[in-house]
Amino acid sequence: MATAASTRSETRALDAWVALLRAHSVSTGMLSAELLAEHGLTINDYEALLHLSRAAEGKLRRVDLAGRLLLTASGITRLLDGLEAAGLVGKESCVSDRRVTYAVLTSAGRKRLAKASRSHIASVRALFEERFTNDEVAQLAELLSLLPGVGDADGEACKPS
Amino acid sequence: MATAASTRSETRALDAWVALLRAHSVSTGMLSAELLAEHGLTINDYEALLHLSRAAEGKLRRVDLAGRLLLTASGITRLLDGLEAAGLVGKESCVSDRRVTYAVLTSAGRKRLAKASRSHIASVRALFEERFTNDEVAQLAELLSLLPGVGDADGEACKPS
DNA sequence: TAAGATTGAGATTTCAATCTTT
DNA sequence: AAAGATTGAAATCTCAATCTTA
Repeated sequence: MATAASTRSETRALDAWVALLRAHSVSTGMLSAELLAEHGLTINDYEALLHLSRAAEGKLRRVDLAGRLLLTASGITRLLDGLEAAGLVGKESCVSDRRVTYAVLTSAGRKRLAKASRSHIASVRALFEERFTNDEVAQLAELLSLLPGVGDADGEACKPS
Repeated sequence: MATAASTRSETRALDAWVALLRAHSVSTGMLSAELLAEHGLTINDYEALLHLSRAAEGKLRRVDLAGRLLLTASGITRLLDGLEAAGLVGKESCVSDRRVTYAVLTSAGRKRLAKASRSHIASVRALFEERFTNDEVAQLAELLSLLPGVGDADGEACKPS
């Protein structure tokens, strides 16, 4: 039979795991419902626009965007299909390597992101600040970031012709 | 313009949110790939079997199981369809209220859960214990549990005829 | 009317296969 | 070969509609 100590430490890890699953499910449920109802964007739509808006010239290689959103190559194609159809993102090809395609934020995309950000950022802050002190939020972020993340190694930028 | 203080506290909440999204995505990716490859179960399959195994007589009303797994009524129907086809779960109806159906763990289901648990629990522990001290795991679990959870109010048990 | 369960249709995402370019 | 991008097929889940029972 397991000792009391090993049983306790086993349940601790399991408790953390279950808490992570539940917290993610309920939080994304709330935030994505709002984002979708008020701005017609999924969380991944929003995150894609956000990453593009922070990149130089508002553009990113599709494969690098996939890495940042934790999507596969085909996942990013399908996500961008929707954003392109909505006129929020455009396509651009690379002269120095014709395999790569860029996703480029359009001005409509930048406007939509700005508008959605006002309410979305407020909701994220509310979600955390209603329940945690500033120190606790920082602590939670730091602990979570120790879990397996993903390296953000972007490929080389496209050389001008 | 925002003050430095409000900007800092804004990014803290956002950092925590992004860390939660990434940690969940990568952790579930790893653990579900293993569970699926070695035991043919998704995370929700596993959690369903686990909840049933802990319930009295190994059975639970379908609607209560849905609540625990954070699935909709139709989601639980589809999940159980698969587990029933695999012979891991059976159906049982309630004599005192013929609207309700129970999901019942079969002995094959109990065996499969036991087998999967050996490696799955070890993986969950490894995931957390390789990166955190015992205190940190406990702290993470406690912080996460402050985020919006969900009440576990099960309905009444079925009266015998 | 409302609760529990199911079904059809649609959204999002992955995997495997394929095409082009390096 | 290997990398980037796309497509067809399949898995998982939600919403809206429906059926039965309370």
